[in-house]
Amino acid sequence: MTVPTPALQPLDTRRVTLTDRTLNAVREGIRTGTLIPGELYSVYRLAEELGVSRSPVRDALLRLAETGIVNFERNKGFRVVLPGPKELAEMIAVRISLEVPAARRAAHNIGLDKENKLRTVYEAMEEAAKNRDEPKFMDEDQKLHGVILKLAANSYVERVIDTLRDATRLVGSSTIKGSRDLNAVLVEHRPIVEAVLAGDAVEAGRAMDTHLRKTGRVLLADAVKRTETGHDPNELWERLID
Amino acid sequence: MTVPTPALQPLDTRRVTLTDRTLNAVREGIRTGTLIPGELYSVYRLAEELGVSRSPVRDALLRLAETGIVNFERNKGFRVVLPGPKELAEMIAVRISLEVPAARRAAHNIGLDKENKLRTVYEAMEEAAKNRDEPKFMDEDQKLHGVILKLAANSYVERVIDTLRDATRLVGSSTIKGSRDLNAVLVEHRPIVEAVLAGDAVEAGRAMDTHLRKTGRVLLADAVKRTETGHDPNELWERLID
DNA sequence: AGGGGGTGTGTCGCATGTTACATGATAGGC
DNA sequence: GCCTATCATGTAACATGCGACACACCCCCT
Repeated sequence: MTVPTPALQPLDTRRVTLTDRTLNAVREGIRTGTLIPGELYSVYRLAEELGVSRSPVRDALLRLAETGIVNFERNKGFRVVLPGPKELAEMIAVRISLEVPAARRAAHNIGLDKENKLRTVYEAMEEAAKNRDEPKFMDEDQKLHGVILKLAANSYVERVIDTLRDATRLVGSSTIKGSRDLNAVLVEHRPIVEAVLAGDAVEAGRAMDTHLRKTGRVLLADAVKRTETGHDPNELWERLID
Repeated sequence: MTVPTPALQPLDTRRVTLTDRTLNAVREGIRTGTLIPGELYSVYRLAEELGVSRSPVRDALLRLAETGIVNFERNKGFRVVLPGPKELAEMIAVRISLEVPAARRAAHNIGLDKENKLRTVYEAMEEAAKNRDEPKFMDEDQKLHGVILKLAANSYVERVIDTLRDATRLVGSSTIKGSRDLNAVLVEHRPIVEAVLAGDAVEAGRAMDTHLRKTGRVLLADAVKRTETGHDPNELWERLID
């Protein structure tokens, strides 16, 4: 002992690495349209533009390749692959499969939610809807789903859903606007929150299910329209989702 | 044109990279016990042992770290983290959530199974059980689940389950022996196969559900006993799975 | 005798050099 | 005028160099 114990932070031993920052930069680039899907890029040039060496850039891109967001082609470069309607439908199916049981578990474990985080977030959503603050609304929406997953206490589920979110953020960002009213989305969340808070597992699952299906339908229809592939959204839905 | 077209193979352009081979080597090392979980290793030494440079080793380990199988500690090394009872329970929960709907989809899409792969694999399982050939049996078991996932036609689900398998293979490899008869496991699969082949979605889901729950229970109980943590398997099950 | 600081070793993270390959342009034979 | 071989260019995959940092050990000072 030397001194009264300074009670400092564990001092994030995790100095943010260049790889992580590159990862975010690439995500941002995709989101803002700087990186065009389908186009061929090279680690060399990207590293140069970001002002770092090739190693962290390569590491970051390999991580994205792991989840299918980018695609490496040996001796040629890499491409950003954004999910088409089929991929989107698959992701929706996964979300339904995982988040509905998660909602049930959340209702079951509601006692763990010490500080009523769920209600807090929902109220923030209400507030954002009232102010027509769409970015904020989207953000709180994500957060709400995140809180429910946390309550379900399954880190693998959290991880999978996180990566899916990563892949869909680009697709879904501009979808709500125009096609659905913020309030419509809001009221869908209410029964979920109520059921979870009441500890009613069955109802929580049911509410989550209807919510995901509704938004899924909209997302899918929108994606099909946008990409102009010959896909029929109903047929896709029928084939991949119950 | 020069010659009658020799009709050669497309010659897999995908030269197996050192990273991939390292990946397999590490998996193998974990499986065979050469790499001890919890122990501290270094990329340097591992690269030297494998006779390659640090880059592909690092790439491979980063990929494993992505899925949580190994854990990097800055300036110290990396550890192999094998899943404990809690993690195992989480994985079982994910498998139930994803594979039960997948079985339903598979029954729905059974028309796509042109060559009766499902029946072929099941018969191979029967054969292996008859011969008491456990490794073969395990292998065909995996394959059977794989075929069902393929029929469900959702690549994301396939990917997630694949990584889970990767993480659980070590845990589950020695479990069956002694605790369950091969035939007992076999007969659990029969109703699944029958239902899928008959196109009975509801029954396929039900059968898959009971199968996964039964084996999950056994796996979990075994893991708890083996690790000697104070966990209660029933409590874990109750908390993470329905 | 005990504690504190210096030092040596080992590690990751990042930078940079090297190699083999894919592709498009170009020159040369028929 | 076509077809082919050669070459120039650009790339990922792999090898290696380097600095900062964590930790263990040991010596020295109190």
